Amino acid sequence: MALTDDQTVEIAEIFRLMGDPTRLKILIYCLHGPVAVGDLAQLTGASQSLVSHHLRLLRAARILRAERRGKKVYYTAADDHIRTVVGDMIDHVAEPTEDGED
Amino acid sequence: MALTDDQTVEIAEIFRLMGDPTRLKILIYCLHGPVAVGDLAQLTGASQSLVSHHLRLLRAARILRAERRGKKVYYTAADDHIRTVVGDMIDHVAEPTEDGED
DNA sequence: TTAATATATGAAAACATGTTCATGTCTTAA
DNA sequence: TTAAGACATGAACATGTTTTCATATATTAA
Repeated sequence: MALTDDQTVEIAEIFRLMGDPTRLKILIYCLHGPVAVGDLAQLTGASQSLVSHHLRLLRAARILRAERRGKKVYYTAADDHIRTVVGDMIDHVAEPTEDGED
Repeated sequence: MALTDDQTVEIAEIFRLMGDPTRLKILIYCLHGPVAVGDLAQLTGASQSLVSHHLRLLRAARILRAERRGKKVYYTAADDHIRTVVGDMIDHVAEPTEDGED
């Protein structure tokens, strides 16, 4: 498939952003539909400020997308690849371990 | 689907490890078959020492698997989920952007 | 055993990241 | 305009991570 160096760095950047527990929780809550910032703070147990900081990163990387409705801002997964990637990873972790190495 | 906190942290850990460019390069080279450490150093342009350090992390997280043959040690992707996850992500980056926001 | 090749590891330096706290901005309602 | 609700942002602290350098271990061949 041969990726360019820039593409590799871009992909690494996305993985890196998914690689923080707080951010990953936020992302997972946003996989199935728009969630407001305040609700994300409640759901994840993180402060509103922290959630906002993380949302900014996820938005900038086009992992999430923001949409304002009145006073609230709702975030959703940007596309289906993101959903698929997270889904696959959940499968990966769910498996008991592919071969017998323990 | 509802993940436990531990599972979320475990998944984040794997994403985090994929989130470094050097490590991601190593991983991608190992997706389609076993590659020796020295070759990985050459392919990625990283020092042998650095590659070894990264390999240790990838091995510990069961992302890669090691196999010794004589003096050399060969590394491969641990399972197909890993291959799929990286594949999806490559698709994600390859896309021109799903909607018109620019 | 000694030498050579291939890989792994520990410690330290250089750099990056997550989190909090205080404050700023945007939006709606009065 | 003012006030209140919802979200965003900057600066600073604390902590982690990547990388290098020097050195150690394992394997094979002589």
